[in-house]
Amino acid sequence: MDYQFKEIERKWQQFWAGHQTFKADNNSSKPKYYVLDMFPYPSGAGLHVGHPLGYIASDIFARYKRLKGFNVLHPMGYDSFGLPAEQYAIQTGQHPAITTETNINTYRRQLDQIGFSFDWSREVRTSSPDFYKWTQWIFMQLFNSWYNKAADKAESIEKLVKHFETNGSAGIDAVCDEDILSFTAADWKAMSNHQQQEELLKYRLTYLRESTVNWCPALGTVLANDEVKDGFSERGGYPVEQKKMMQWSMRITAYAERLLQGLDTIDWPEPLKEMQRNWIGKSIGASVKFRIAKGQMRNEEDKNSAIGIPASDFIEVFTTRVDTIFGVTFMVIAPEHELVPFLTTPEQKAEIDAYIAQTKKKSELDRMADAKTVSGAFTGSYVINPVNNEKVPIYIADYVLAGYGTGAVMAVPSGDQRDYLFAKHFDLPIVPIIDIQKIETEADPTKEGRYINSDFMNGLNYKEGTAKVIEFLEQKGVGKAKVNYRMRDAIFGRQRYWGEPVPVYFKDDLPHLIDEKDLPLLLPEIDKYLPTETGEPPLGRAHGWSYKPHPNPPREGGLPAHEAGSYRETADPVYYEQLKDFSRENRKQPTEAENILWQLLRKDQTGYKIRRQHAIGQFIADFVSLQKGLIIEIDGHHHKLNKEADDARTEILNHLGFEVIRFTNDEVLESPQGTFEIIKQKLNALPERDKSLFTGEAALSNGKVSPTGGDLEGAEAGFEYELSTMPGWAGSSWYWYRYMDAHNDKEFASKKAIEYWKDVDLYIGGSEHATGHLLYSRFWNKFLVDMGWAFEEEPFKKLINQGHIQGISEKIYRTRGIGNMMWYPGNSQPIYNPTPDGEVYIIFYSADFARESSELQLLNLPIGFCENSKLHIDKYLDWAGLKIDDVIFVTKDSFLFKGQWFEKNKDQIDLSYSPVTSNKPFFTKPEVEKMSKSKWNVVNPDDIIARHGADTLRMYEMFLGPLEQSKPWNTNGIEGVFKFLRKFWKLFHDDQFNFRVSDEAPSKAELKSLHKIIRKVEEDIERFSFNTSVSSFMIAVNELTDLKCNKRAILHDLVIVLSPYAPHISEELWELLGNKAGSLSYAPYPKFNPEYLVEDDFAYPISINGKMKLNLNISLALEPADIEKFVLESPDVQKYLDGKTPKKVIVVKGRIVNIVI
RNA sequence: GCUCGGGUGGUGGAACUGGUAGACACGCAGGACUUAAAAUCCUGUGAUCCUAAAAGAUCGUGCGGGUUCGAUUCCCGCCCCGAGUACCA
Repeated sequence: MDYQFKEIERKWQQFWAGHQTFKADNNSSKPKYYVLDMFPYPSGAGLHVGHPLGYIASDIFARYKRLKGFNVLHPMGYDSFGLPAEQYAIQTGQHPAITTETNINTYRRQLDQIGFSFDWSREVRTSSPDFYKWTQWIFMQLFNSWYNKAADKAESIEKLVKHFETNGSAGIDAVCDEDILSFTAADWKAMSNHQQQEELLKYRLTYLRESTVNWCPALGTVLANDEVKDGFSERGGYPVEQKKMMQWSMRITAYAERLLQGLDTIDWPEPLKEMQRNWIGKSIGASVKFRIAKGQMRNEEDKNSAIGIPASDFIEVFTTRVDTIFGVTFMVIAPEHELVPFLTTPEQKAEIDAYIAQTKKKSELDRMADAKTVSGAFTGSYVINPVNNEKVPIYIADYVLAGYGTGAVMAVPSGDQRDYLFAKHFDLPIVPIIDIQKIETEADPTKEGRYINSDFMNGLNYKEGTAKVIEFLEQKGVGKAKVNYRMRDAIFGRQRYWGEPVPVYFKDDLPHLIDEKDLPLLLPEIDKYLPTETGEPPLGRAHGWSYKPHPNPPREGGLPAHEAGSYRETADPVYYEQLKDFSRENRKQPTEAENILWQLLRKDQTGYKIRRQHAIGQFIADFVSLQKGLIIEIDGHHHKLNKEADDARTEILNHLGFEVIRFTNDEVLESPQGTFEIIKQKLNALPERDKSLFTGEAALSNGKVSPTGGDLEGAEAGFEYELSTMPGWAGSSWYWYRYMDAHNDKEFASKKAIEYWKDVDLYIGGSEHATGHLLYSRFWNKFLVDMGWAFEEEPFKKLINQGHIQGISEKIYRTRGIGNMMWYPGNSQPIYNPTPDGEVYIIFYSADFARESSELQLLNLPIGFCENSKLHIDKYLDWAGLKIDDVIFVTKDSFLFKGQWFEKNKDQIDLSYSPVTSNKPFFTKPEVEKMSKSKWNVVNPDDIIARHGADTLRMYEMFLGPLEQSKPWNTNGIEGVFKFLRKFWKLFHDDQFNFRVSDEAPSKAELKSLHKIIRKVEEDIERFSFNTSVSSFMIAVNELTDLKCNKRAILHDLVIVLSPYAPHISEELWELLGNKAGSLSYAPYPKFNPEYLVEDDFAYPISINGKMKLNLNISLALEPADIEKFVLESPDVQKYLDGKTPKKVIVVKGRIVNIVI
């Protein structure tokens, strides 16, 4: 048989799953190797060809490491909390858990068919309670910790309390809020518990603080920074406002220095490290206090006014050029600076107020656009320069940012360009302070030269001067050397539903952690995924969402009380309807086991009415008897690997008053009758249920499942839970530890497991996580290390950024006038002559394989699509200077019209028209951009696999180019890879496709080919150059085909070498070669023997004056002098010499001969 | 503006620390096998010039210089593309 990839791939994928071939062992004498992929968010669009790029690379690496004798941990999971599912829920009412589950199933199916060697027994989902239990737990540990600067690590808050009790606040050097109190031990003891807790909150690593959030009134939610583009929501394009809220924050700034230093110890791409360095933004300089000139502050008369008393009588600035302090001629503070009201004199009040009003109006966008125009206002007050006691005026200006440093700068116009422009604008003096400064037209920030006009610094150089002035300021007590970081503490909360609940409740306005044994704090069911009418987060809708600190003792075996309410209680009506739709669909497609069992359970053969695929609470039960309250679940293979999740589900169903029995698919298939008997017995044994429970009449407000596991009296305790949920990065900040010990219900991962696996040896993922996930993960990791639960200061030793596979969007433009717009293939710019009433239509279509499926998708456009696209289109309107009145969707061969324009014009449209070949007035412009569902340029791997198989997809994705490089997707070369695999298959078969290998001893040439590839693949994999290995495989197979080699000795090793890249075909041939099925994954990688590559002679390239002219075969044994002699005597070379004597001859042994004439 | 990448045939891309530029594929052209098509196989394929042909010559890795026997690779200046970031004191 010819190469039958479909059967082969199915066969081996089943084999690997069935035999758990890639299950990693936590106890192994082999050296460990941890290969990790950034786990995906399971979006509704499924995988596109860009996703697997990194997974394929890591899989090749993992498989290669197994061959090299490592115990490899190569897991996969889902970052399954997130916004899209929630947004979808808001629109459709479908529970995010359902969307997520559906999407995960799609992902899993798609991943499975690519043949990854993941250890699925360790799968994690951040949205599953047994995972987020530990996310919540780590949050609690952070809450219970503070950062001791003296020890340079996080420590338990109890230790801090002890210190306060014995020494008060003296001697504590902590990373904390600025407004901490100074107190003695006696003061501390005198404080109320409430006061003490308030004080401690200023030290905790997670703490509450008032922060600004992006509030989108139209969507009714808070948005993350990356969901806001230019002041509008990315989704929908609605305006976003800044709103102040109490928010949970993480004191990541405590780790700024360690996060920065750690970068030097890890093998990450330089650009990525650079991004983190910039984000942390360390600058070394000094802080200086400028005393406010007496008599200038309004507070002299306003002391008892409503505004209150200013916090200080000086303004502190941060500067990186404290050496230029003698050049200070004015000071600028941010318009938002807290002292502005006190500094503004009555004469200046109008001007200042006007300026502040103007600033407030400006959006971020305007502010950026105005960057070059100078604006500001004088407060009327002055500060005293501490080095020369000169009085300098204080201005406000929006070029000074309230959020950086102290929100105030000392202006040195001679050295800083912005200060220079400001001084020119307001006619302020510019004083040169360095002898070589040239400041006629612009500021000169030089550090060279000697100081002038600088009193005690005159004549010194930069280094001396800086030291001297800091010494002077420190002596006077008005300044000191200081390191400033740009990084801010991270906001750790979103006013959203689909995230981890924060395990905190409020009592007397103070946050308290819930009891650790009440974890996980389950996400409650709510009726709508929107904020409450009073503007509280969605969790505010949950009934009974309050905490009783000491819940009921654990249940003893039996069922919980049945009186809890209707089994429909946890579902809101919309969602419940949705579930019912799902179950109807499910009923149409029963699995084999379900079907067999249904034949037995239907028709009242049990004596009870059994329903199948019935919606219960938030789940769909496979079979249920409502009368007896029994649920029968049939678990597929996949479920076995997710026992924890099933247990959680069982528990919830139990709580709703149902008993759950489970059978596996295999059990049912093996013994349907036996299964039936068990069910029947169970039904008979159970008591009759109270019918009123199942009428669904029970009011929805009757109370929901309490997060504490069965106790509905929590509401009475009256302690309200925190209503925000954790941000998207919470779960991903520690998940790699969970893979080490994925089913541990005592710890997030056992110490033993963490000691064994330690850290991630190779991490592959996109660079878009540079300043998010990758920074937060390092932060949490350092915290876990500080607390002694993890052991490696850096979690990801080596990191590779895979490039993005981009999509090609073909955009088609059209005028209403005929013939004045043309498209020329190959022209990078379309030629465009707009008509007076010119209108343009922009169309997206997907290239290649996605075409057919896109067409179908296009016909079922979701509402909101047009709106979404219009945002995208706006850019082109600007470019073309046109207005749009509609959007057309098109594929290569036909148009699909949608929208008003189509409705108006459909009679006149020739639907057979092809824009690509026609010279009608359309033109297209292909554009490379991110592959994304919203751009309709997604190419799906399923199509490729159907046509050419997973092995071809794997090799082709690698063959496309260097892993780290972004590239547009095209399938131009895929035939070449497919042909290669067929050629490889044919090496093992005769012309009739009978398997035929020879046991003859291999020839020298064959061994040479083999050992070349053995070495090449080793080298390439170690440096992540997968594309070049694919080329080398092709060369090797071409060579062996030419040699007609079907020798077992060669092919055996070749199969091993190829197997990481094309595992399915390799496994099949491995088995055909007579090896034990499945043993290939752990076969030893062949040993490279350099002897086979040794050559006797070499075709030396001979260059004349550096230009290659000819090759001469010369023995490699010859030394340079002999080579030179041989070459010069050669008649071919003589011809070039033309009787002249060469000036010089360069001979590099084994490389080249160059003759200079 | 700043920081970091990157510019090599018609295309994707090779070329290890300076040593035969264009590996390997795709595409294209021609041929073989076929009634035909598909599949497969063979040959050619950077540009220009020259030759009946063989052979040969010149130019070629964004542009301009430099170092070197020799530069895609190293150095200086510039242009273009991509990514990140931005009034950061």
